[in-house]
Amino acid sequence: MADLLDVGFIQAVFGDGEAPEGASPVLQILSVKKINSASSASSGVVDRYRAILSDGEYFGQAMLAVNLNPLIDSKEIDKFSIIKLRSYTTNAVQGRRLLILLEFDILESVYNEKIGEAVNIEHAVANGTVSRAPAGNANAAPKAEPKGRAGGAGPGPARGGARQGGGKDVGPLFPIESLSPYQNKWTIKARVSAKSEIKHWSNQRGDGKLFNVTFMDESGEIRATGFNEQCDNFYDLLEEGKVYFVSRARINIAKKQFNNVNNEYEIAFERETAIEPCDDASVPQIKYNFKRVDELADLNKDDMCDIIGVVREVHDLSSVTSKATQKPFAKRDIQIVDQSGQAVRLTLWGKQAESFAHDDSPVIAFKGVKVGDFGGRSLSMFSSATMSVNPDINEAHALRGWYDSAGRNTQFNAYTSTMAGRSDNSAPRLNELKTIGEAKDENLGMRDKTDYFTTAAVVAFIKSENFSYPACANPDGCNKKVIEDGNGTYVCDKCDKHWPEPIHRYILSMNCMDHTSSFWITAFNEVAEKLLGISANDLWKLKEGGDEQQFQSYFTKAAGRSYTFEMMAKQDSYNEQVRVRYTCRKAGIPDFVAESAYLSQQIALFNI
DNA sequence: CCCCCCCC
Repeated sequence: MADLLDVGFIQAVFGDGEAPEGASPVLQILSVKKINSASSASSGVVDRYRAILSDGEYFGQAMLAVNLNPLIDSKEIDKFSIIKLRSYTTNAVQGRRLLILLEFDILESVYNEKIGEAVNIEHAVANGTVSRAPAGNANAAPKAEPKGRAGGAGPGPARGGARQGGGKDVGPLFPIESLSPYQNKWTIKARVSAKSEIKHWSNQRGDGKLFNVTFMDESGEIRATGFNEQCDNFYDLLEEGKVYFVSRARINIAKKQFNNVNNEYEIAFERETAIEPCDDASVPQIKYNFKRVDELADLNKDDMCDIIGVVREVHDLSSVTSKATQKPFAKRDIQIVDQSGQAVRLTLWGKQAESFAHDDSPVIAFKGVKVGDFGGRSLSMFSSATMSVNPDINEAHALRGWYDSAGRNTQFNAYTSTMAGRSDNSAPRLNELKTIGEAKDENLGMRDKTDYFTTAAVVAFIKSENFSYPACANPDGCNKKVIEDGNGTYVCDKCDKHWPEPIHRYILSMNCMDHTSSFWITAFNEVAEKLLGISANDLWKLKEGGDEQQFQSYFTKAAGRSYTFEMMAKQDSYNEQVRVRYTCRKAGIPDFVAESAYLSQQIALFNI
């Protein structure tokens, strides 16, 4: 039985041998496992698989190029499958030999037993049964050329109008997957799947400019950066969608926290870097892994995903100021819909927001957008995200046909319409609310960022002390606190103006409760005025007038009422104690009729 | 050498 497999291959690759040129050994897969690197779990990038491969005598670890993932997802290969390797590459990382599978034929998709009694090649190397060649030799070019390279730009002099090279020492062609800092003679042939704007930076360490591109080939993807001079050299040359030979650049360890491209490493262009255009169409086009709009509900906040849909709404360009950097950012929201009947908001930033000018309901494919939880689910573009307007792909054609015939007149279910940020006349569903207990259990507001949630609660008690502050009377809405200057006027630091009288505004502190818990929340002017039914300034005057009973009546009258509160929870330190500050952004009167109808519907469904 | 991906 063991003669089914090509004994000797694993030892040759992982141990002391050299696999024969163009070897296409038959091997058995002993296991396939998804690699859950910390980064991929949260960033939602393409999965990466590792397989244990046996030749009947030894087994060793292999990585699968990501374009083979569908074979695993569809179970075409699984434990005990038998494959005939067509192309692969090897790589040494930190003293360990790594085999990367690029292409293979499936001889037996389903096979029900392990062939032979293969032992771990790493153990054999460790205990000296098998000797290992110096690691340097392992940094070899692919042992077998991946097929499908029209023009055949393999190692050595290029054929078929490929690489010029110009006598430069550029090294053999490598799959992106096999690049590592431990080798320096390599060339990749890759398509630019994304290209950033030029970014200028300035910090304590200096200033400069840079741009990023993402390269992809049949094996994987890698991010590359050109700083300063290299930014000048290569920015115009590299175009999104085109294919290039890239060589003589530095490979660095990628800082995954800043990089959503699925590679442990990244490329830094250097002075010596050679980049040449290539017209090889066989290098794969951008691959999408689309989620339907309604499937976004299944993803986590901060996941990355690809989405395709019809742009149903384009909102005006606006500007927001980043809390972190105080810098303004251009922003534009659009709404995306698809056949699921679900709509989602997608936010464009910067140049992409400014230059977006498609008001004719185009189909757009987005790659690498970030999932947010604002209003249930929302999407936001990264600078590394790409969008392709009316792409010539099946999904786009299907969407076009659907939208033009039926979709255009569909009532869409919007994530945003039923939750925080919705229009005033629609109430949130009960299942979209958080109880106060849940908000606390989930530690909302305990992270660096502000959390938003909606809760249904009863006002238990409103503090009548310190219910307001004297605010700047500037009619432009400064609203900043003013201080009495001793001459009978009130001074605003921000406006640098003196006012004979301030205008009082609310900072109302109230205790709210539901069936799970209670919390203290702060309501500012608009919300508080709605709850108390009087402006802060009038209430202040009432208090100054000395009618304590009437003054108090506003507070007691407002207690005991139910509201749907749109809340924000944010970390705050007060007297060196870290706590969560809950602020009410909006208070709505619950639609009890709609809630009852919804509940009876749920009960009916439950009883089926 | 950047590394922010923002706002409600």
